[in-house]
Amino acid sequence: MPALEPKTKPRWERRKDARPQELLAAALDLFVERGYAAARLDDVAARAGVSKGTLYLYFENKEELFKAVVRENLVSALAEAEHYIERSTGSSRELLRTFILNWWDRVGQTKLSGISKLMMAESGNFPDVARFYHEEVISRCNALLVGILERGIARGEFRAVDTVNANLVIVAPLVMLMMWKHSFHSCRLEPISAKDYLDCFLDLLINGLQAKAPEANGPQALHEPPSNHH
Amino acid sequence: MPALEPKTKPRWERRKDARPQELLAAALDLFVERGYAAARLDDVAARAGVSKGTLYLYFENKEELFKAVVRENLVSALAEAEHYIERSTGSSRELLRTFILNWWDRVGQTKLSGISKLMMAESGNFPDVARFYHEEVISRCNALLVGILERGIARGEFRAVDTVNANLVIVAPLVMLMMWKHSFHSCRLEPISAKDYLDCFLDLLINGLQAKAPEANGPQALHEPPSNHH
DNA sequence: TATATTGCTGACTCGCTAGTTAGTAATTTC
DNA sequence: GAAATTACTAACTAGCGAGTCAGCAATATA
Repeated sequence: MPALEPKTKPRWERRKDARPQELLAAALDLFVERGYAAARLDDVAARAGVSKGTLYLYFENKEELFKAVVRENLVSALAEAEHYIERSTGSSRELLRTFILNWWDRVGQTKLSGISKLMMAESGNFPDVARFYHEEVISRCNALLVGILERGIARGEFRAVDTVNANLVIVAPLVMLMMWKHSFHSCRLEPISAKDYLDCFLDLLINGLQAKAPEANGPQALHEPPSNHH
Repeated sequence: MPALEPKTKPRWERRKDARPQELLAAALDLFVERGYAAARLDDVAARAGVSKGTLYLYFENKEELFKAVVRENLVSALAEAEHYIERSTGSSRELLRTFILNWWDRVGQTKLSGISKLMMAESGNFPDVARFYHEEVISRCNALLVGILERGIARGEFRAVDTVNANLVIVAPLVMLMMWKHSFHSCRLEPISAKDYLDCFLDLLINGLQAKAPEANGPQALHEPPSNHH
């Protein structure tokens, strides 16, 4: 159909300012879809509407491109969470709950979950990327959660669990929920309902952490039922 | 020092019977070390002490080799577990605990954990392998755990949780423990203590599942199950 | 319009690995 | 021992993807 378009469209345009963001968006897509090793830079460039050569004008190599994607998306979100938690004042129970649900909204539910999955999957084959991600994301995220647990224990709201391991045990179902979204799609008949899964998890977790009422022997006087969800 | 060995050693030997096992062992090692895509068949052959051509005499291709590794190791272990659980008689609490600890001894602690990690990581890029693994391992494993939970609820030992999601929530920390063993080794200063982690997990879990009233009258009488909302 | 500048292209190199095969040497058979 | 069999090897093909670069065409400047 497009027989000839005399002046309308040049074969390509110069758009120096817009390219980096467009390339980062395309890179995020492809890293999430295929993983780090299997994502082809030709495809990233194509999805951003440029050639591979152009990609190399804006990013040194694959690794730097990936790091830029992580910084642009995860590191910034984490910084916000740190800020929020620092100035929270409510009960630790509620803080834990909103932290987890917020995390789900901002990361778990989005494409970004694919980055977490990717790093769990491929960190072994790319130690430099792994170190970067561990420093910039994982350790900061752990510090956040351990902080919440310590806060709850100090205030007598939570049992005195081993915070470091509890942190890991708590993070695990969240990370797994992200991973399942990106694994075995073709196999699972009906995808996991994140809402039900998180309800179930929070129910078990709050129950498990609950400070024992100073009971004589009586059956845990009143257990506040988990009905205060939504 | 081995100047010449006149008759002692032929350059290679015919060992038709031993090859398959040796190749499977080598393949397990390399799949675990590098992942599915990154494991090179040249290396598998070399570790088994043969050339790549020989590998292809015994296994059709990379995919079949991998399936054979899974069958040889995971599927057989799973069948045993099914057998054991079927004829168990003790409390569901103890059954759950021994199932988890046994799983750790037989799989989590061993190289086999690397296979689970690998599948979580790469199922998206190899749908055929994913389907195989899901059918032969994952769904059977899930059925096992859901069975234990249902047993516990039916006997009034556990709260009436949503078994399907609880299954996922419970499996998650176990799968993650396996994955951490194979991710970010170079980053983590001191590796996770599996014992402490599992203690912490089982503590939280048993607490979280615990039926509230010490069998007053009916198990469901006190606690409205939070399950039937969608 | 003419000239200079530079964002962009696309075809290239280079290295890597699944899978193939012609031939060789260890073993078996006679 | 010699001939027949076959487990095994080594060198090959084919194809893919990261990274490079000489040249071109879109814009800026005059």
